[in-house]
Amino acid sequence: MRKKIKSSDELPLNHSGKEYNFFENVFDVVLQIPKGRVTSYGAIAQYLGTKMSARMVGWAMNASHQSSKKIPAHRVVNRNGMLTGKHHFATPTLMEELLKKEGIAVKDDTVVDFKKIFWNPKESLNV
DNA sequence: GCATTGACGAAGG
DNA sequence: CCCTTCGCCAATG
Repeated sequence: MRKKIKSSDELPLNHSGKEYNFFENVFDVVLQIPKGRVTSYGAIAQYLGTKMSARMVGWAMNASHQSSKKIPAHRVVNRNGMLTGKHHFATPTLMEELLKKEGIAVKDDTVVDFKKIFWNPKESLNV
């Protein structure tokens, strides 16, 4: 079940007064990524129904740093399997190290066998 | 309140 | 096949 995040506490509230289902869902999905698997921003966006809003997923990851929850953002890469978000971690190498620690091979800032270990939220969550 | 910027992605040249 | 443009939506200046 998706625990509702207190917008005023975890995330800033939209000026339009709109609910942050998007961010909530993003966190929820990312938290469910199995260890040793990765997914992409676009896949998450697709699961949320707005495939064109992949950028917002990345933005949510950025917001995940401020969130109390520990979001395994290192398991989220771009569609290419590239660690584009590594620069947003504490250290540029942290993301890669975390992935390697989980058994994910990383070469040249890209997840090896990305397609194999790719985790599709749409399938796993049985939409 | 408008303009610019993103941890993206697909499409067009 | 590489580079550019556009779309998406929220945050920031």
